[in-house]
Amino acid sequence: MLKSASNRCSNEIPKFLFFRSSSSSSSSSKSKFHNYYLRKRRKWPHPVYKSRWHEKLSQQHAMQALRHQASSSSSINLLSSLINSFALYNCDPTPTAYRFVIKTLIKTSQSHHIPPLLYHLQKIEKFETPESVFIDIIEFHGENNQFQEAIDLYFRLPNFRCIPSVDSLNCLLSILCKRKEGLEVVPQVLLKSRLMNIRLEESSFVILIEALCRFKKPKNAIGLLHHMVDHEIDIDQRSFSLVLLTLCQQNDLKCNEVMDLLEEMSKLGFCLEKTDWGNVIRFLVKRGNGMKALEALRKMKLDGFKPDVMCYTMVLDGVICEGDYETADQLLDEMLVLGLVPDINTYNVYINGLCKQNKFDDGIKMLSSMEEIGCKPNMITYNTLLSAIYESGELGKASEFLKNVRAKGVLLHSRTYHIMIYRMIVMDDISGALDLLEEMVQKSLVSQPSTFDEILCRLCENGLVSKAMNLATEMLEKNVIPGCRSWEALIVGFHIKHAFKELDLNAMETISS
DNA sequence: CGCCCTCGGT
Repeated sequence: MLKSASNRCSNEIPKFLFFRSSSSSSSSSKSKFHNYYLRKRRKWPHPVYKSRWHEKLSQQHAMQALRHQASSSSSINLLSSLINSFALYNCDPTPTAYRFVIKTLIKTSQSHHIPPLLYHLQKIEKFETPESVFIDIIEFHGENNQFQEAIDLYFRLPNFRCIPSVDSLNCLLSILCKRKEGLEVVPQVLLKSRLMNIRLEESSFVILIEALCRFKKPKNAIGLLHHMVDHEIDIDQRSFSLVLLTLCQQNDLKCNEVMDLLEEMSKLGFCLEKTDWGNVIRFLVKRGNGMKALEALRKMKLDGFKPDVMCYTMVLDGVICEGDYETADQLLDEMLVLGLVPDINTYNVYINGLCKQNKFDDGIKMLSSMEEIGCKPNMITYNTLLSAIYESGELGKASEFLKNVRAKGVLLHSRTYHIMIYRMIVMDDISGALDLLEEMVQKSLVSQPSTFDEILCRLCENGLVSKAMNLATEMLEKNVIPGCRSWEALIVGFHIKHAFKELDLNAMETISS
């Protein structure tokens, strides 16, 4: 080791010594050494190195001058500044300079100066323009909803010696996807892009799928998913979930249609996540398909997910709406076995089930047990019980219940008043209803328009149109706006009055003649 | 991270 190392040293040192000794011998040999040294160490010949370095420095100076001019005055012509600055330092303008000017023009609302700049960039300059320069302008057009301008510029990119990539395509797509009219031209843009050999990537599909979902077109989004599978493009789980959620939010789709599409999606390789199951269950329950929701809950468990309290509450609601109270009890038991703690929503749903079975006493008993376990009943709990008891016709029980609730010091809700007032109207007790309305206003509760509409419509139906009108005026002063049913009732009421008057006049004329 | 769940018919 030591020997070889010293050998290597001995190979190098003599050379070094040789240069030393020759350099000290004469001036001519000194210059020879110098040239030799340069040839050996320099990568490039001196003049090229020097000019590149020099040009870069000049361009930096020009850029500095341009920046200075741009910041000193807002009214100057930035294109002339750009050209002059670089001419002054005897170098070519850089893409960076163009990008700077474009950004400045956009920022200072001088976009009308962009076209001449682009003309110059296209006709005079020779460099390959970076895509980022155009992305700035396309984004600017997008902010101003100038879709056609954005599209035109995008397809002109090759004129600027710029090969468009998926970046500018995605930028254009994001812009077009902002509005429906933009979305409509997307297919044409995609077709033309394909001719230009720009391939859509997963990121492009994400933009399109999000847009289709935003505009409530989940079926079209599913079409895109199919296309992605056919072209072996990866699909992000979030895209799947978004499409499913949008599908579930559709009101015009039938239950079976959604389930079929879900089936189709699972064939495409979509596995439901926990939140997806929740969305499916919510959808099924809202459509009155509680038993299917129960089935979904079962599948969710088979997939290894532990449904949360919310899932159970939704399914509980679903089966109760279908009248399967036995299953409802089983579900509640199952929840407790799994260690889930029912919340106020769960209890409200369950009490609603008891009410549907006319088990009001059981429901009322639950109120105190709820208090005991620290889950205080809320207005929904009371409203559910109250309207159910009224509905059953057990008016004595209803009054007693109401008395107890009031005795607890529970502040009644505007919905509770609505339930009571509606009952008064059904029993044709208008003065009772008016008293309750008065009480409500005194407690500064804002009545729902529908509460007020009930009273007003009944007054009109009973021919008390002027009384209805006075009440409407009184309520308007208290900032309670009648709903459209009230206006309709008033108009109809006045019209009948007018008809009567005309009838009277005609009768008088007939009699007099 | 928090949000999605419960009273709504007249």
